[in-house]
Amino acid sequence: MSRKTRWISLARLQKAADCLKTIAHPHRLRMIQMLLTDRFTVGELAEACEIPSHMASEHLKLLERCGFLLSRREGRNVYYEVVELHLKNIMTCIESRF
Amino acid sequence: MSRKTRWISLARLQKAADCLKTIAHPHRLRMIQMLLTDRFTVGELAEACEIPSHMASEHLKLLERCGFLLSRREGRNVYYEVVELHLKNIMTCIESRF
DNA sequence: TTGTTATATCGGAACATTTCGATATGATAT
DNA sequence: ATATCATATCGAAATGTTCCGATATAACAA
Repeated sequence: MSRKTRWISLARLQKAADCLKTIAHPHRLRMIQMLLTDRFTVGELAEACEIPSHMASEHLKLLERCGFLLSRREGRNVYYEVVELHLKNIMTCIESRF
Repeated sequence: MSRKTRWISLARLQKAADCLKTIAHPHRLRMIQMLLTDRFTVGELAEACEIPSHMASEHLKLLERCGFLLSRREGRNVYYEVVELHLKNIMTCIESRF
């Protein structure tokens, strides 16, 4: 049995850390959990988190910039949905521990 | 097909977010990756991360307080090892994306 | 056009994290 | 006892994040 572990480069670890930091917020975790079941508008997510919708918008934009979510405008509303499939795995880890 | 998703309580999401934030640091990710293959001393981990050992010690203590690691003194050295099994899954997610 | 609703962005105060030198502790050797 | 090595803790400066009010934009209705 040979030890073949390759350390990830520091640059990649930095990027991974940035993405994890973006997930690591209670309201953003709630939004991710909801979005893993369906798509929702900014207003719906804001109401579920009991925060003003302009703040929900900020959280969602952060998640979108990391490549986790995608936004789609329909009339006056903007729907967000999950595009990063690994989110499901990570959320499963969190749900099983908490 | 019924929708049965139960939202995690805000308190638990807060705790989960705190733990994720603790993981979300490039040097701490490197240490976790190493510790998933073997146990190491503070000095060994510090050298691998190219940081002073008193800073490695701080990072390791943060991970220990979250329940991810355990420390064991042997003579002058302190060995750290992984005790939270979910770390493996999370690290696998990260490795597969980066 | 004006008004209303929904979402997004800006700017700064409040708060939290990271880093680093200095210092402290713990174990061993002389 | 002192000296040395390994690890841990303290305190403060630098840096980063979160929150919130004010303002801006985008879509639609009257």
